[in-house]
Amino acid sequence: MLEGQLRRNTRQKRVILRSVEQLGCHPTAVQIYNTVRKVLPRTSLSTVYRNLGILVDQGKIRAVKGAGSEIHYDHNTGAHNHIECTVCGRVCDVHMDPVDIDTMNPETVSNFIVMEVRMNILGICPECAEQLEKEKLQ
Amino acid sequence: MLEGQLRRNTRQKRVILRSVEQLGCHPTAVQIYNTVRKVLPRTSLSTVYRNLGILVDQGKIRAVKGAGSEIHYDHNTGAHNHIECTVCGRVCDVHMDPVDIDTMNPETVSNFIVMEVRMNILGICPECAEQLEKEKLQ
DNA sequence: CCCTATAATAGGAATAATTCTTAATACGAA
DNA sequence: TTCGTATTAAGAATTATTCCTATTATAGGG
Repeated sequence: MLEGQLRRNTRQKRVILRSVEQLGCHPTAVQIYNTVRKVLPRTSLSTVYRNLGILVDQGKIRAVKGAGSEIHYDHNTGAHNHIECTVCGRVCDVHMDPVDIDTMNPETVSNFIVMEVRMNILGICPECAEQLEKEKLQ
Repeated sequence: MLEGQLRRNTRQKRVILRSVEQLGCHPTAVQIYNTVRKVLPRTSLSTVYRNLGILVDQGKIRAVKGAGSEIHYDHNTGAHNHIECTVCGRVCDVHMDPVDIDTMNPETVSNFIVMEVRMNILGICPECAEQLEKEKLQ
């Protein structure tokens, strides 16, 4: 007897989750789409978005917003923060001591009930820094 | 003799800056647009966006990205962070000790050159918390 | 104060990322 | 295998923002 929202384990969903895991460096929906299509060429972008949404809801992956307008997806669901390259847009992990929510002064946070603290760090990745250095020498 | 990029001080630009200052609570482009149109009804949304971009470039206001897809604008250009209500989307200020970039371990930040640390806090604002409490009692 | 060059504007089209719609497909319980 | 329905493909729709172009109006110089 089927009841409620049955979650089918489709090929598309499996390949999408595997792509997020394998791409590693916080891919965007389009990057995941391109990877998935190497295995399942008829997969549509809507399907990728829908399944990414489901996987986020299920807590299997995390959605990460950076400075740009695209959403990045992260297979590491543990508590950690991100650093984004302002040149190439790449997103990498940062492992810092988490901010202790309970010790935050209510006045400091405009009397909000704090749920989550996200640290978004902007910087230049080693590859882009090297490239910029090369260009400067010319 | 006019040379280079002359920055004209137009009525639209003045009213847009004033609106950002007066609205206070980190308005979006559309909220600013609605306010500006009360004074200058023929102002277009493009003009609002263009001037907000110029004002950001000039360092007169700051662009703030939250969890939603809209950009918020902040007349307070000093170093501070933001807390966003997950219910109504409102953005408020948070004044915490800034993270000291220079003491960050290169390994911690994947060897990036760190430019800026942005703390984005998610929570529930006092008004929405009160509203939710009321609904729970019913 | 008026002229004139040109920066800035209004209005709407274009773009980019994401979400929605609908008929067709295929998963999986029996 | 069969069948009910969750999921898909394809493309339209939506949302926020940026771009385009003819027109307007600011500000420096006469």
